[in-house]
Amino acid sequence: MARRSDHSRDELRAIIIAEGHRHMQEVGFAAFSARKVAQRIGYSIGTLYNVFGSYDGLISAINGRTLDLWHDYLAMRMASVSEHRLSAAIHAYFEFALLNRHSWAALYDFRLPEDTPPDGEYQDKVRAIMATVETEIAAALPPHRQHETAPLARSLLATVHGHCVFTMNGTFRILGEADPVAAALARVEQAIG
Amino acid sequence: MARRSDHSRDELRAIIIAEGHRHMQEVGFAAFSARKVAQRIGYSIGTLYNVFGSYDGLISAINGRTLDLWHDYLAMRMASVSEHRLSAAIHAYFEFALLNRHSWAALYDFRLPEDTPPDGEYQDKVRAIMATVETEIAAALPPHRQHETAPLARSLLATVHGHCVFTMNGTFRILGEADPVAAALARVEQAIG
DNA sequence: ACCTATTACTGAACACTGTTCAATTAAATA
DNA sequence: TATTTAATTGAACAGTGTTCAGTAATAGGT
Repeated sequence: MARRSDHSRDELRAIIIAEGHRHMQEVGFAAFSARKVAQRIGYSIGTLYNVFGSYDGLISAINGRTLDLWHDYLAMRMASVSEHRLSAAIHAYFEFALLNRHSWAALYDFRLPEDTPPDGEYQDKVRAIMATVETEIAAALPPHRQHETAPLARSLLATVHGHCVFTMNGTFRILGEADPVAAALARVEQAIG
Repeated sequence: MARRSDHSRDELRAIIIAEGHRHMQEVGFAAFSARKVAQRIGYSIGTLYNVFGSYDGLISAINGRTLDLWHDYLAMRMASVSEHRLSAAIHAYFEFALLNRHSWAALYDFRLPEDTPPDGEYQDKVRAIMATVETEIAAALPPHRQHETAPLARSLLATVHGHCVFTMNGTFRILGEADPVAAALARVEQAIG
């Protein structure tokens, strides 16, 4: 039995999220199990409920971790690029999804009850990724079009995301699309002008 | 107990798909239950497995039905429009998702095992929707760009889909996007020129 | 009309799931 | 040291997908 003082509340929270994230990445959302996560860290199932309140709370925390990692990955990739930054950003977007298939998919497989919006922390993480994209769009846009930045960045993120989704879920395989990244880049460059 | 001769094999298949589709639309993928479908049609759970072999087989059939309905909806909507056909097509795409939230979402929430591609019939249904879109893109493209039709139609379908996904899963709400359909239309018109 | 072979159908059994909560154990306080 | 407080447990519950021996109903042959 895990002792009360083995870990502080925050440590325990971090341990569960870390191991839960690993478990998600290994087995995917459909086969994910809170009990298995408890086993992996040597605590009982009840403890997970003490810390996260519910299954949804646990998954939200794990997905939040994925958003953090995604944001970090994008920032890291962009830090080492000077030319063709839009192309690099799109590649990084796809790369993260491919390198983290299951935890990336869990972001979209999981949905809170209809009337429950994600908590503020989660929303901030989504906006952090958006901000990274906005920076690139602003840098690519000529001065007289800077005012378009926010809406255009949202739309282009959705555009790239659509191509990424069709790549990951097999739709593009069915349709015979061989180079989805190039297609996404073409749409983005067309919009930037 | 349902009698052996109540329905032919094909009738039974159709009944299960119809009621399963209704159940999916009512409760969504996460709460979907094969047992409940069996109850709703007055057959036992075992019979569903006789007909569809597995849970995955049942869901695939239900999702196939959704693709058919989606295709029919697009065709129906496009049949009554002469001007602004691209705008109408995008609106129809979003409308179907909004009017059929749960069964539409199930199309993407459900995934076959990694190594199992969808059966040919399912793939044909996806291609049928693609063909509808291709027709519109071809009609909108000037003669000297007709050769781009197939890849461009794929990319624009992904573009519209991305905007639709962000609308349905709340991402656009977090990001403050008020008119996703207009954004998608802007991207499409930009690509058509 | 009866018997038999075939097949549609059932539902209990199994191993799992998320969730709850009384009981237990360890730490903190008096 | 005795008592209060809080963290941790895991059995219990209602549900899931899946299997398959058993049963009931039909079709075919005599």
